[in-house]
Amino acid sequence: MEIKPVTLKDIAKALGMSTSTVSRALNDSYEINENTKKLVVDYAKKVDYRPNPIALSLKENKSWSIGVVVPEVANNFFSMAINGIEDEANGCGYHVVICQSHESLEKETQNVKHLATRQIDGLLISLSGKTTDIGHIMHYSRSPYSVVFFDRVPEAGNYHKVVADNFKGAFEATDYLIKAKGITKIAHVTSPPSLSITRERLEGYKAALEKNGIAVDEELIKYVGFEPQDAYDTVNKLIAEKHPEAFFVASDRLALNCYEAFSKHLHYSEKTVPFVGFTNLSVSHLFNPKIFTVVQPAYEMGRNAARILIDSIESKKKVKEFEMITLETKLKFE
Amino acid sequence: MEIKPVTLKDIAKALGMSTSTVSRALNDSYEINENTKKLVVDYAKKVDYRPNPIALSLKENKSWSIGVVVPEVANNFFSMAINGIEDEANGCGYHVVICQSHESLEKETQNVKHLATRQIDGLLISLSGKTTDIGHIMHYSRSPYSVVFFDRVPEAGNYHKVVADNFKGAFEATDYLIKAKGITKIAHVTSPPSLSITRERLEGYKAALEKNGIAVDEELIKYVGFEPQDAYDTVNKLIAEKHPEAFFVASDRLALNCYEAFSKHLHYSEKTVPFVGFTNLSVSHLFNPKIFTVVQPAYEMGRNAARILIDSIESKKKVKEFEMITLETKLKFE
DNA sequence: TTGTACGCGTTATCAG
DNA sequence: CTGATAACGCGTACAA
Repeated sequence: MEIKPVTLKDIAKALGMSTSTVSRALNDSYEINENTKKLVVDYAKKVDYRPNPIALSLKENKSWSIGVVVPEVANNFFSMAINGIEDEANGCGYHVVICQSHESLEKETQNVKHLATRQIDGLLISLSGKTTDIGHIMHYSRSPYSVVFFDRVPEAGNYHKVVADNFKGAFEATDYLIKAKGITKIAHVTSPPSLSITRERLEGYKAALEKNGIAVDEELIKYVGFEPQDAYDTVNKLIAEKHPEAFFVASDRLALNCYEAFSKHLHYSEKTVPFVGFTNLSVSHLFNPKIFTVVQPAYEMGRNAARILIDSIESKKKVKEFEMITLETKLKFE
Repeated sequence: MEIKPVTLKDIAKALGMSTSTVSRALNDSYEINENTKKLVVDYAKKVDYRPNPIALSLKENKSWSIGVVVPEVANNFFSMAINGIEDEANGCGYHVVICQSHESLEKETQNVKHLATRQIDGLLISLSGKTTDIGHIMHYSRSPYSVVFFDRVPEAGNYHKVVADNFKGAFEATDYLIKAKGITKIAHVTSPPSLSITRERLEGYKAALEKNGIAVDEELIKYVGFEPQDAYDTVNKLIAEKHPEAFFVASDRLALNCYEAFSKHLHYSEKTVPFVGFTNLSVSHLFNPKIFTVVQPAYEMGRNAARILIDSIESKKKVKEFEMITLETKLKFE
């Protein structure tokens, strides 16, 4: 039952010609007799010949694969982004190798090194919550152009980046809470300050407060890690000490973690506290108490990031530029 | 900035010896002088030499990669299973190529063929909702032993399989509804009848009814596809026509789809209707009205499937046997 | 129009 | 102990 793949050599032997003739015929070379060509092509199809991509990779020094490093897969934002990445990549003949950093810098470094060793042609990465500098990433990349950061990107430096308009999304959500709901005491539970998304969303939140003449209360702003317990404790403490009228939580994972604690305080939350998440939770609209969400274009971010990477890999021109795409978020009410 | 990886040849040239010596030194061959060995190893570390896996693959006819085909990634059950697969595979030096069938037989066939072309060493697959026969899968596998089915497995035939104890899980859930809640009119919304999980869960459901002396009402059993609209319509129709006291919904995706419709009938559901899902939704406990769930050991299923596959790939013995693992589900109450 | 020879990076075999 | 050579599958410059 063991199947040995058909090689060029097999075909050549069967048809009594040389491997190069077969190779050229299959690549539709202009310098091959039409009859020979047809003969070869038909036979190849008959025996289901498929070129060995490993041999090609070795020859061309190109693996036709791109690496993806995300904090976790079991997360709606990232799995939707991966959808986009796969669609674009597969459409262009690439396959995708996915690694998870589990929010650890060490794991992330291992992943990047592992992928580099696997000869990936390019890298798509969303930084871990512990990452503050990207030396370990650039060190293992073929060139600065063969890396595209998405969502969680480095603040400084010129690189390919695909992000959501985090400032605007946060601004709109906060502004809505104030204007439409008349709420002024809004807690902001957000990711570690090292992440770009954290700062941008925080700025949006602050800008909306200021625009509406509300003083920023630093005690309402909490940075938490991605461990469930962190968010749980923080929410409980906030409720006990600051009695916020609303929560603005700044990511998928965080929203999940917070909500757990939050749902323990139903008597409190059912009355007035709206819960706003910067999330792609597919189920957010099913929660009770209701939350509304700043939805990120996760699929599009993945798709765009992959496109930029592949363009960059395949671009022959020497002078390249870094691309930077900012996609709009969408406020989703219940 | 373009980095060219260091090769054996580079090291050989730099150290003034032959590539074979360098190769043997790095592979700790017994027939190499300790001094030479140390010299080579130190230098290799200094220049960060990493063997080119593509060259190795070509030589060994082994890609050190395994393929995974799942219906979708943005699904908690599958993303958790992928976690398990990656952990096991990476631990054994393999990397994982993930493809999504999107519940389409055609896509699934393409995926399997694509993976075969990429020279994967083995395949892990959970069948699409449209798959009724696995000819297309076995056709492209190296051997029947290099395929492991998990969760959604073929009914007939001898193959490696990793499944949950679907019968028992469904039985326990149904039995609980009857015994603890005193409910007798339980609707069962389930996946297409072509899937193994569908039949097993249905059997469990029926067995529990029968054991408790309740007649099976076939009109309470609905097979639906994975399109959101299917479930939505089905739930509405069931509520209008049959007034079930409880819903037992048989998968992650289905539960999500049903719940949408379900939450529109809050006046109805808040009173009495419990909702039981065969799911791994990380958020199920946050829903309101509450549901309880038959939780599958998704991570463990992935991990076990990968282990069996790798064992099988690496096993040298000629006589092999098919492994079949059944893991326990867990009833999770609120 | 077709065949021969080489190289991609590595290891195994055979000489020395 | 170490070096030269073949082989894995493919494409292509060079020869015929």
